[in-house]
Amino acid sequence: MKKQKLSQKRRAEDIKRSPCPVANLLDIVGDKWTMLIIRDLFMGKKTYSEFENSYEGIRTNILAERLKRLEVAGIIDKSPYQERPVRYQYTLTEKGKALGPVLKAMKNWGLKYIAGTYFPER
Amino acid sequence: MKKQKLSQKRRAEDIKRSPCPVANLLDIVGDKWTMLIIRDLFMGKKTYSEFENSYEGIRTNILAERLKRLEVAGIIDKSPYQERPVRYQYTLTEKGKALGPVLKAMKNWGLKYIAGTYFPER
DNA sequence: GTAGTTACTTTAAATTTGCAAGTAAGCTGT
DNA sequence: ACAGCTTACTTGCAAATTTAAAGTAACTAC
Repeated sequence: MKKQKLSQKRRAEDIKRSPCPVANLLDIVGDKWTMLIIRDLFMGKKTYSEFENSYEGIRTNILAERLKRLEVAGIIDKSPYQERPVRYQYTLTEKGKALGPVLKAMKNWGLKYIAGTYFPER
Repeated sequence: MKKQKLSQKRRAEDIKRSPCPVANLLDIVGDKWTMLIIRDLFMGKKTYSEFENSYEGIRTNILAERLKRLEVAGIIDKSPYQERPVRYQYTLTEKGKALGPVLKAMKNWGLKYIAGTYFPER
């Protein structure tokens, strides 16, 4: 909880490390996992356990932290899709959907330059 | 040196964490700094100290490690551009230049969704 | 009432990052 | 010649983050 508080504090204070749009996007998605969650969302995955069960095997502490970060950044929305038991779904906001071209460019690059890669259907 | 050996070993062994093209690109550029170096290269920067002097203030240990990683990944080439004193330049390979669309998509997203950002001329 | 699922949180160890300082090769002015 | 400057890094160490494994809480199904 100490770590989360610290990073949220930094975010709240809004100290930008740079006026560069690329650097600012990297502050949100610049790690090994966040874009994979966004990829999953574009593929139609919605729930915590769907993300958890993706091929790459993200750990639940990282997943929970990244979902919170994406929510704070306004890239995803979290909402319950059923009561008893409460089950949550995560969906892309308009801001999140606007990351489609980034994901697509990344996918195209990988398919062309990294042998043996393929975009999973689901 | 222990850390570098370990990560290079993992790279050499070529254990892919995923067949996904996005995940594989993230293994190269999935951090807060690497795409900024690539941004600088697209803006015409070429030398170690030019990267070092960029706005965001990357530390030299990180810079050296990232340049090595990008070179190993075949995204940049390192070559001397003068003797006495020897000075090196880093340039994008074709594989590196192919990241242009990724960078551009990131830039466009940031300009649209993060207030106060602008793409520096140099 | 026991086992299973979902959506997380906690704890500890391993790894990576940030920061300061140091190094080596060569050049520049006096 | 020697001091000081620049470029291109490397080293050491504390702090932060990530990985890994286990635990928790709410609820369902049998």
